[in-house]
Amino acid sequence: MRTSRAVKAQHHEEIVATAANMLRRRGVERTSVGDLMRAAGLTHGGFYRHFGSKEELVAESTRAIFRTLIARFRAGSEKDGPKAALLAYVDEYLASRHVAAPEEGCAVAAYGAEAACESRAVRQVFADGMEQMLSLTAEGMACPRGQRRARAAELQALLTGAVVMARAAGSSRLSRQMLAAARQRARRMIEEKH
Amino acid sequence: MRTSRAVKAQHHEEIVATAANMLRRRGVERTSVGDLMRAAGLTHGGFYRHFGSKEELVAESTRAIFRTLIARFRAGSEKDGPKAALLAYVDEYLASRHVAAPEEGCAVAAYGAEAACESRAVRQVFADGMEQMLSLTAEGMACPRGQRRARAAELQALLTGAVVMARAAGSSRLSRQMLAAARQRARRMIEEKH
DNA sequence: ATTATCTATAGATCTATAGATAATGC
DNA sequence: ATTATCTATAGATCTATAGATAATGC
Repeated sequence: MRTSRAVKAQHHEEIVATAANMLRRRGVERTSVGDLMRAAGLTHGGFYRHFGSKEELVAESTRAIFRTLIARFRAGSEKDGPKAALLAYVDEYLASRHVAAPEEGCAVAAYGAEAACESRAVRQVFADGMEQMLSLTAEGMACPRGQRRARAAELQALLTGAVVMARAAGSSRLSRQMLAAARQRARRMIEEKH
Repeated sequence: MRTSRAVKAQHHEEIVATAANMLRRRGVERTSVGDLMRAAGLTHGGFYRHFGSKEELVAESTRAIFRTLIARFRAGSEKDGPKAALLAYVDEYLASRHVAAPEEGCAVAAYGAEAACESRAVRQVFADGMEQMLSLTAEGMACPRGQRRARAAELQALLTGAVVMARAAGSSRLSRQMLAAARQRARRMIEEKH
């Protein structure tokens, strides 16, 4: 029944990746260790050789989500420049696909509200991740350097809020209007010179 | 042990009010019927003479939260006009007090993200509540009538997102920056003429 | 007689651990 | 010998219901 170190590492990654999906789809409290391990093709008991507790997993999994998001943004920024990368990010973020498929999207919009009830470690992961995303997206803003960070914060708030509201509204007319309005505003915020 | 109809109605209100607090503080999944009834000064079993299920309570309690919010906004609007009411609403929404005390604040920012996992009824309550808040806040925007609804949607997204992010970041520097940036942007959005 | 509340509990979770199993790594 | 995984389970939840109790409302 025992597997090699390499396989264990693979399993570890699979657990983290599966959790990253389940956490975003169902939130922290609705994600059980049993369900998670079954979805990852392993048994419940094995979980505790990989993580000391469920909370440790939440921290690591959330970190992984931010890492992926940030790496993708960086790649786009290096390829097409920070502004093009930012515009592409905004379009993806405010797509109805993102609203319908939280498991592939932003952790803050999906279960950021639950972070307040989680461990200090989890909150720190969120703070670090958002901090990095702010620094990265700031580079794509057209306004003077000194104002970019604040403007990036406003933009991120707009994006997060639009998706949270669109999801809370179900797949209704309001949901689509929310996304369309935010899209327009986001573009204007990015282009803004003053 | 039995109480009169009037007292039952009082208990009902107390349960709803207590739930409104707990739901916003802990979210749906972390709010148990047992805890709730204890906090309301009643016993667990009695709950089911008031509600058919926990989900029914979530729907009714969420409706009550929106009703209070909307009534307060309306009162302010009738007293000081829609623009002054909107400015006051924005200041309260983006106050660090709101971040620290979700139990008295906005249901969307607190547990709107969980709505996707709840019943259709709960999602409908969120959709109706947000719809009404949009109509009300739209009246306070300085832009031409035809654009107000879209602008109000952008504003609400900004507010909701700023508070979700500020909470996810804990009570850090990032949290305060988030609120300050959103406050500035919100004021500009309200004044915007074109 | 009806019913609001309480006590007690059924039945289904969920996190975490203990002990067995069998393959790895030394 | 060590250890990754599995099976089984302890112990603590949680929702919902059943039956008892005692006060209301007719």
